[in-house]
Amino acid sequence: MADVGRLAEVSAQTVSRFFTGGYVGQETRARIEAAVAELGYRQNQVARNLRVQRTDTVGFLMMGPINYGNAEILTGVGRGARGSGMSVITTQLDLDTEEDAHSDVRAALDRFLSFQVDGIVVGTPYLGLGAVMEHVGGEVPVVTLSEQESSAVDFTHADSYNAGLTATRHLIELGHRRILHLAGPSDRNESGQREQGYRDAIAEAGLSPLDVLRCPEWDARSGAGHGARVDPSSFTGVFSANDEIAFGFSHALAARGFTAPRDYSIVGIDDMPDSLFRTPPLTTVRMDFQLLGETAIRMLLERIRTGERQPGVIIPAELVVRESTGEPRR
Amino acid sequence: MADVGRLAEVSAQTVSRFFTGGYVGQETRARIEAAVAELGYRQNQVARNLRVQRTDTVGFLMMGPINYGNAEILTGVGRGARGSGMSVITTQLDLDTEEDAHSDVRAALDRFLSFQVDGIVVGTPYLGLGAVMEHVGGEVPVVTLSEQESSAVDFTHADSYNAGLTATRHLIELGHRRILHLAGPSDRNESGQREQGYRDAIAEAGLSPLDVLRCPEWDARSGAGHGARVDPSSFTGVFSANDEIAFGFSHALAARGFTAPRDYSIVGIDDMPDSLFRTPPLTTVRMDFQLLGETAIRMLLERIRTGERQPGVIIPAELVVRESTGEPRR
DNA sequence: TAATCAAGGCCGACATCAGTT
DNA sequence: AAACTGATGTCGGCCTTGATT
Repeated sequence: MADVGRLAEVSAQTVSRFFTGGYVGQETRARIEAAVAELGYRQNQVARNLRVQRTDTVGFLMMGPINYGNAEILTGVGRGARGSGMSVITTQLDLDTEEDAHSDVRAALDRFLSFQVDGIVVGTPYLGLGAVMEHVGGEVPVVTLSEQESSAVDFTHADSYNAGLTATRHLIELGHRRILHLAGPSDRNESGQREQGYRDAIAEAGLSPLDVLRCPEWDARSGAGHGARVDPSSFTGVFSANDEIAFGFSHALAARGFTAPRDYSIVGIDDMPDSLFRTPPLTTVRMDFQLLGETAIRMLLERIRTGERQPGVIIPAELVVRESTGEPRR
Repeated sequence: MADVGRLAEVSAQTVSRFFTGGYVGQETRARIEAAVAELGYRQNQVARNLRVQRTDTVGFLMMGPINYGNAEILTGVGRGARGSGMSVITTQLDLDTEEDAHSDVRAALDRFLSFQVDGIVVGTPYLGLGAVMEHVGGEVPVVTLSEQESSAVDFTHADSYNAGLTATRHLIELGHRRILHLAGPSDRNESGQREQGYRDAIAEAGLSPLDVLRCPEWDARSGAGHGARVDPSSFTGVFSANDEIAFGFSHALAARGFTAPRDYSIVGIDDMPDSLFRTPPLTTVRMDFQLLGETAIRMLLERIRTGERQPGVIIPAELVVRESTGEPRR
């Protein structure tokens, strides 16, 4: 900056003003611009951050594999941040054991704080991380993508409960009475909400829930495992906690000669791009994960700006009926 | 740090030594540890970065949607960085037009430099970005995930050419003579390499290439578009530039009554997790994108450490034969 | 008076060097 | 001499204050 000042024949201080926006004369401005261009000068954000005690950077913590949902959320977070002139430091953790989870998450958040991020978005929160986030929320604004009753941490999340409700009701309306639920990982918040939606829909129709089949991961492999073992005569409808699990389940059943919608109906959640190109195209509940990510950033920036607690935002879920569901034939 | 020093009854300087590793007495160390714990003190990386002129941070630039490949690369980059105590600033750009591309990329890289990152990984490089990267490579180490003949920029990439060669040869060995190629976006490096592999395999077998069908994106929709229009009698084998495109193509053909491997054979590239759970499971060429990301980081760190140009690393591709390919029946 | 610019201090660490046991 | 500790200056910006036109 001193170099630029020398070349433009002004003080370094005036060059600083040139960047931050203050009184700089027309002519002086032009000379500085020329000098900046000639020297290829670029502000040193590190020095600036130190002085202004602000980094215009947010930390984004993601857990588990970068699957469709996480990728879309990241896209939304990135877009929202860039649109507001913020940068994003991303950390993705593969969490193997529950013990790892806490210390790894802790370490990742500490690193963010050490970087003096202006705020943190915690994607994919696991059950039992409330205390950790609570603590961090005391130091810097935090938005989490799940329900979190706390004044220190804001939240937004997709409407998993209604998604489960809607998906199950759809099957019930088609006439299904024995409806199976393929549930997501037990340590994930969304799993519980989707399952609760299923249970409530079943209950309100006066039906009985079948034993829930739990998937260790949100992936096709987990669904295929169940599809290979399940008794196909025990159900006519299937509500899968997400599309991937549904794909695996259907694939395994197809290998046993059972296909949708002829032998059973199946509905998923997410509406992955691929769901449209499956045979049959999958009925599912669409979630706008990009919007979710953008919303998280928007709320975070607002919290940073005003310091006020943000009302929780719930991103709606929308049923998309395709060809994997129909009336039961048995 | 001064606060910690006060509580531990030592100078701030000694606290600094405590963290950076230097002579600190046994007893003093214990007092500092206690003080740090009590105050919940955490180093200010921004100040540290300014002083040591190093940030232990790398920038990762990604272009286009965060699809399977990008997500895996990001996973690898993140893991490699975390394993070496580095942080990652991620920027993902949706590039709509070619003009946007250059200025957006430029802006994103400038931002990295302004942050004083220690190095940059440019994922998904587009054709024609060489000059920009070259320029940036003069200021800070850069690794790009494509071929780049330059002393300023190191590179690593998956073996797209051999993947194309292998996939096409596989079809030829099965007896196919009219082999169609569904090519990826024309502005992407990998597309060209995969297509060249196809052409060379066709040529070495003394066959004639069919007109290449170009996809505007790496997605199923693009493949489906071609699948809906193509003349099914014009080919017996299909080499698709990636799995997603293959899925869309097969889906559209299935709607017209043509299925693999009965009516035609199809092979993709990537080996997405889903490819195993398709009907039929897709024959494909596996690429280890996580390894690619880890390799990029490893090379970058080595370049940062030594300042020496790194030899380009090519990640091998491996044919995975499943049930979408077989001998031609016509 | 308003617009414009310069000088000095400070953000929070670490390197250096001097000083003590 | 070796182990340890403290004082000072510096990284590169921005803020405050005060001066000048």
